Amino acid sequence: MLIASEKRIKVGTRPRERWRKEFGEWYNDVLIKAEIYDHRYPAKGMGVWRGYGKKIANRVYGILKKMLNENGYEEVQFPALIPEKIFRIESEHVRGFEAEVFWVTRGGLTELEEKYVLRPTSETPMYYMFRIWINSYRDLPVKIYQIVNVWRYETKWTRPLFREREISVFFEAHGAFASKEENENEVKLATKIYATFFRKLGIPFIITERPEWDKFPGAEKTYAFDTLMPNGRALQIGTVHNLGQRFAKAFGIKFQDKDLKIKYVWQNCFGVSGRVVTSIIAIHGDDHGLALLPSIAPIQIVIVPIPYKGFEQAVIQKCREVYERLKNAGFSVVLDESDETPGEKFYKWELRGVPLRIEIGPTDIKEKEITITRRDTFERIRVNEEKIVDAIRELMNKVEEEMKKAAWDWFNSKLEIANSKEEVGKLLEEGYIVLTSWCGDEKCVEDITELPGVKILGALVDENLEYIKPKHGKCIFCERKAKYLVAIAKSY
RNA sequence: GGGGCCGUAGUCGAGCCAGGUAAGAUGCCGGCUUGGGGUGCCGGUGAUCGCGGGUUCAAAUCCCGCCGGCCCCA
Repeated sequence: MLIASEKRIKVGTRPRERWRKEFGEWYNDVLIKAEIYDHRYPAKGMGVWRGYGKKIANRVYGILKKMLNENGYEEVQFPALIPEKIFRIESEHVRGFEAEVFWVTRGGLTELEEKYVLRPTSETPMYYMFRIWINSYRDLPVKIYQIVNVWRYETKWTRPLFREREISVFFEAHGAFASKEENENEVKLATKIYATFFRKLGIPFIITERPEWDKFPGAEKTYAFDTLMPNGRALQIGTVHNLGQRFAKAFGIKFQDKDLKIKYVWQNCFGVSGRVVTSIIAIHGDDHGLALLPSIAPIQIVIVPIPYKGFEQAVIQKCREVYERLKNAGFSVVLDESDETPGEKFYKWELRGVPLRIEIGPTDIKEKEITITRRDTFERIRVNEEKIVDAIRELMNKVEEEMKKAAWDWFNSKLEIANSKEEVGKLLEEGYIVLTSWCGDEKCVEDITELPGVKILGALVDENLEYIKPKHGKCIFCERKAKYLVAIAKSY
């Protein structure tokens, strides 16, 4: 309880006007000004990851990689070009992607006889190789993943990291298993991995089974994670697909089992994209810019000297001393000795989301204290100089937990149950994710999907992929028996 | 698929309709000042006006084509 002994200076209120009302512009601004991702590259739907953004992305994906490795997955890397004949093997998959792939049709000045698609996702090249690798039950399971670029020829609007033509940090995991049960267990495992991953990032979510008409092309079932943006639009941030044996049969991925029979494998795959980074920015941010969790912030603490005339030397010396102590304690610290004014520095580092700021001026030196300001709440705390390392460590944990809780509280306040069709429309308009009872018939929700931007996310499920029971026995649209608690939202 | 808008200095942006020496802000460089929430002042730097063609004595401005970006509707 080190914090409790210090006197609290001020609890700031968190400005979130622009964040909420002009989310699109706010978001583009933050990406560029915080040097995360620059979409001004002169090609539609393609942008540049800058140093700070790449550091954040690396930390985020590092967490995911670690979890995958611990669960028996291996990182691999496949070619970006897929020969046309491989791409065309599974018909439903082709139909789903054909209209949105880039083609490589020429080599130098020569028209290619065998054309290539730039991978929009890697089922087809991977499963072609699975056929070669898998012959015996001893070769199973296969569990691999890669983090690569994929390309999709988006014809409508693109938006940095939301919807790109070049999706530059696309994570995809793929597995092949000997039995249906084993595969289904893996789908559940993938769901749990994602749930844990998003929790660690403080990204709140719901899980739904996507309706028939919105499944991944070639999948038996698609489960999706959706979060919510400040403007009330849902954002799909991760998907898990049960592929059954459809690809196995198309690609001929067979093995001889212990019982001597030749069988097709069972498969699943799951993926996330740069939208994870989008979510972190959007969900934790405010009008001052980013606010990063201490666990993923490339810089955890910034020290800003307040050099009054005549005290410059004393102040800078104290700053350097504190810097060394924190650095040696294992924190990622920056001492900002640039000749900008303190005010400028405050804004600059808040924009970049540094979780804690230390100010050291003549007053602090005189009283042997330092001033710490939290990025997430703007709360100011004064701490005895001697206790600084422990105090920071404790405060850092507190910030981490409170930021996650604040994000979930906000998200939960945006989930609302509707009891009638009229209420569904009204709540959607107000930016809620609407939950209601549904029989599962597409016809019942046709009117609703006509509304601008509205999407039926799907039937709500828990982390074991069990349906969450609807509150009412009857479908609110047709009065027949309700099977699902359906989630509906304005969506990206 | 249908309709509309925009492209001017590193960045933002006025000028375009009514053709005639390309505003302003910010950034950057130098100096002083200031410093616990974007300090102020002085001086300086920076643009073949997206590309190509046409009309004209004269084009950022009018016309045509191309490239790039954005928005709205289905």
